[in-house]
Amino acid sequence: MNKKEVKERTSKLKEFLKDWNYKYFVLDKTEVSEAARDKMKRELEDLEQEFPELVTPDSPTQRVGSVLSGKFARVKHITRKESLQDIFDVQELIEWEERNQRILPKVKFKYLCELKIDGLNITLHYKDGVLQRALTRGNGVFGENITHTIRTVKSIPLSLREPFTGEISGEVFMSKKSFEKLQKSGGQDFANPRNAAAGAVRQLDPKVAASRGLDAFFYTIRPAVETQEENLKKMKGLGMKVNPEYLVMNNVTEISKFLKKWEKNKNSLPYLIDGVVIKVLEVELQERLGSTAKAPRWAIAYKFAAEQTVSKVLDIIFQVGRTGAVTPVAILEPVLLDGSTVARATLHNEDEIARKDVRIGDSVVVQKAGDIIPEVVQIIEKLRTGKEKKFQMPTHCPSCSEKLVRPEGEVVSRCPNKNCQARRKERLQHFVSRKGFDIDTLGEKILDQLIEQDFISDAADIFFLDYGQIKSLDLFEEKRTNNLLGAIAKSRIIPISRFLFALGIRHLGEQTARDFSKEIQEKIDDKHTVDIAKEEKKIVEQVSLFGDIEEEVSNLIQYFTPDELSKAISKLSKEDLSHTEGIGNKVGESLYDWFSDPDTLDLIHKLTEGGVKITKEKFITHENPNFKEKTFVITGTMENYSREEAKRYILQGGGKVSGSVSAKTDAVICGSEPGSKKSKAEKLGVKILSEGEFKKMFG
DNA sequence: TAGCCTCGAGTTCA
DNA sequence: CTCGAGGCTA
Repeated sequence: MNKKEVKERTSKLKEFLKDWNYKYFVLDKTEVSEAARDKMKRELEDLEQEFPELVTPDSPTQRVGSVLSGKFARVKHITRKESLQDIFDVQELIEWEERNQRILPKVKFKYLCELKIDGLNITLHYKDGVLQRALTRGNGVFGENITHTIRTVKSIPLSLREPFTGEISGEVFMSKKSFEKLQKSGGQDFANPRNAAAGAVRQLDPKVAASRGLDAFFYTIRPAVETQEENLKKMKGLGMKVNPEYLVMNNVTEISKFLKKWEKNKNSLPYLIDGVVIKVLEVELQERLGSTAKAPRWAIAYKFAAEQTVSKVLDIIFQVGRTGAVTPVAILEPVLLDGSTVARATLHNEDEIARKDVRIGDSVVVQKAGDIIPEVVQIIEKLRTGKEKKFQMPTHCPSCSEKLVRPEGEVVSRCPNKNCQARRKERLQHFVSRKGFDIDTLGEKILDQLIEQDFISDAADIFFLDYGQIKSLDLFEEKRTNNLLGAIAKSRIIPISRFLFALGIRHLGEQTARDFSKEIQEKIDDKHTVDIAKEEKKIVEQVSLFGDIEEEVSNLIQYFTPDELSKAISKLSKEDLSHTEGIGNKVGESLYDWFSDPDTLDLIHKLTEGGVKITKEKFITHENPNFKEKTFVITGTMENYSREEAKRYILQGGGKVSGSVSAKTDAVICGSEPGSKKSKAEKLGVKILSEGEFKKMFG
């Protein structure tokens, strides 16, 4: 950046931060998360440090705490309420500890770690054990008098167990439960419990606050006693609520373990936390360390990796999917987000981009939907420079240049060219994927090479690959070649539903493929037999030069060929096809078209030649009355089963597994760290099963 | 035909 | 996880 750009950027950042502060503190609204704001603030601080001449007195970096809304009486704090310095990683923690050691070299420090509750900082004044008033932090010197609403918080004693006189500070918050209840009851829409709590506390009418189920934890008492631990115990003795998860630490290693533990487990708490506060344990040492102009030296706030952050759109590219769907994807300036580096995010489709008005060069708020998938939440208009480029949806396929079509009423543009390179590759990937032919060790990179070398051009070619061809690939030696050949050989015997799914027929997904398989397999004679034991022996012989061959046990299975399957399907009319459960006009037509296309019939024939053997499936193998004809939804992580395993057990027992919760769902099986599905189930009154309860259902 | 419910398809990173 | 669209039912 040149000087002019830096100047422009700092002024944009200032403007953004001021606007953010106003919305947050005055309007109780957060459009952009606090963590994202922090990132912007840091950037501004860094720029200001580098170019001190750009610091203006009204810069948001020059202000401590927040503005006052003016709705309530301003009251001066007895002691100044400083805000803590934020840190974001262990490195900064180490630096902090080193600084403490530098200032007081002879001291052996001990620390106390507390959870940083995501709520609203308040200070209470007690006189002879009686609550006099409650103040917000305000700007640190003056706070707002909110005694009338704070008195309604049940866990805040109006009179203490001892005649204490002094100040007690802590955090007012709304538990996750109360927040859910509030949302369910409708009314005003709050983005998160923090905002809802802030809104409640700053009501003029105390009844509203009383109805919101607020709670509070306290962590500071003045006058203080000898250590922070004693302070907490003293407050407890007075009848104040103190968060029980605090621990005394001897060194940075211990502290960082504590941080990691809570970063991982924060969701298991019934209230929100956004970090951990680390304090020097002994009050005497706290005083000796003192404060800088901005914050105390003896305490810092470690903030968890943001779930929302700010990044920049470097480019918008277009991907072509298996069905020809063209999807815009934002290429982002890599940012650390919730534990991983994010560099791209889907923009779904044209309409979506238009709605959010995302342009190349824009600063955007990014978050993870469902803990994994990055998503652009919104753009930050305040940071626009005017140089951003509007994106253009391509009119032609980025891979094969065919003209794209977007049927009326639909949102996606598609490349109609069946032979499009990009589509071909996606189709192959789908074919070999786990839910399809499940060919082990055959991933994207190898497929790329096979296509590149012209060894394969369609799925059936995979079954004609020979040792020499595979061995000639990059990085392939004997071992890898044998593994891949073995995986291909094994995959030749495949259950009907996975075979149909692998073909990639439009609208025929996993579930519908199963439904259809149930019907169609009745109409086919599985007259051929193959001895699996012998087949396996052949694979071993083919693959391994030394493989010891086990004693022969014959294991006959029956099968039919792709040709026979396609013949059976071709006999049916569109109407016949549409009669199957779960298959209507659209899917019926799609199936009909697929099986009357000469090109695909060629493929089917090639698969037969390639030795593909289809087996019938028994869909319910272990009938279980607990599962039969019931619909389940699985969420979270279980200790003893993967989601796929659990699903298989339910299907085999005669049940169904669906992806979303509705009133028709019989039960939601809930592992640790469940997603939004659990709350939805609670809302709808659907039964929730723990892993243990699920296990019991097997009998 | 409307309104649910369910399914398919696309997406990211370690 | 989300979105959109297909299927089913009242």
